[in-house]
Amino acid sequence: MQRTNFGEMACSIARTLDVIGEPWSPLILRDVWVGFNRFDQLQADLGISRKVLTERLDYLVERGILRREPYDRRPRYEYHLTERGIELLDLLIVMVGWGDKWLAGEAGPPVLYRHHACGEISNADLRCAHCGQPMHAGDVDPLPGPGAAV
Amino acid sequence: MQRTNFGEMACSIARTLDVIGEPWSPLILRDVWVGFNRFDQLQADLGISRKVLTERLDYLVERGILRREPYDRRPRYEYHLTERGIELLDLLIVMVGWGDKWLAGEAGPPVLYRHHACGEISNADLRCAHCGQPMHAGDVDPLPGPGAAV
DNA sequence: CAGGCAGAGTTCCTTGAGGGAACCCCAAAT
DNA sequence: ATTTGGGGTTCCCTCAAGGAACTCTGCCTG
Repeated sequence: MQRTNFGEMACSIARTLDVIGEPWSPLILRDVWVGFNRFDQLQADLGISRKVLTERLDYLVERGILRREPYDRRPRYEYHLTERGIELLDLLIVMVGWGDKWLAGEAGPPVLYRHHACGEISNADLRCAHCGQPMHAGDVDPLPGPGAAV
Repeated sequence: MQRTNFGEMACSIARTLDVIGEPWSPLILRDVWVGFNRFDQLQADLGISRKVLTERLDYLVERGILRREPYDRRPRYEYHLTERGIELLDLLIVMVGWGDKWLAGEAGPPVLYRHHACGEISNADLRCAHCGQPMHAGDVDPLPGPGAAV
């Protein structure tokens, strides 16, 4: 497909897409998160082609999102989230929130999340890490940062 | 490429990917957000093929993320975010946060965000919409929802 | 009125990524 | 010695992304 390389762009959105923007990658993360850690489990659950799954896993390991760990004396491996990978799950949580709100339709959300701290079924909201007030696109002004393009 | 259809899956992540998971779509949203509203502006800024840009814009309009508005008596159009689209920007904000943290390198983030409420340069954090405490992947238990697959 | 121009696509060709099925390799278990 | 099963490879086919050229429409200028 001769895809444009997003990783080179001076944009954190493009760079993040370079890591998990390919088809299937976020779903692979989701599956690893909920406990599908082995190749055949992932392949069966996702219905992804084995070839593409191999490519994606290798790439995610290379980018430090997943760790590949042997779990047997035979050459058997499990994939686990690294710290980077765990922090990427925030992205999935926000996707869930949006999908639940706008795409779930009559049937309602397929999965609900109970928050440990309060015990309630809830969704995530974006708050300013500094003051704790809501922080959405309309609540911020973008300005050039140190790594801005010349 | 004969891509698998994510929209049919009983998963809000997959459904959201069906809407903005294709290459370029998040970057188009970003550009429309920051004020590139016209075809040629988008094409020039992104360096995307005109053909693909046409397809993406049509698709995003069809899915209710963008609105197409004439701005002239001639057939000239601008693309603007709908409410759905604006709420999708949360996703971009989280991508920015992750990319800034893990991919910006020595140079630092290319763009910074000043939060209106407190005036500080900050990042977004995920909080429980119910109790306001942090809500990351490790802070929740998933359970089947009403729209769960059979 | 002819010609030019600019925005917004459309057409066409080439390349290469995703899908799918079959095949392979290795180490245990029988 | 053969089977089994996890974890990939290989091969072929289709279709999507890139890229450049082309089109269409209505204003603008001479």
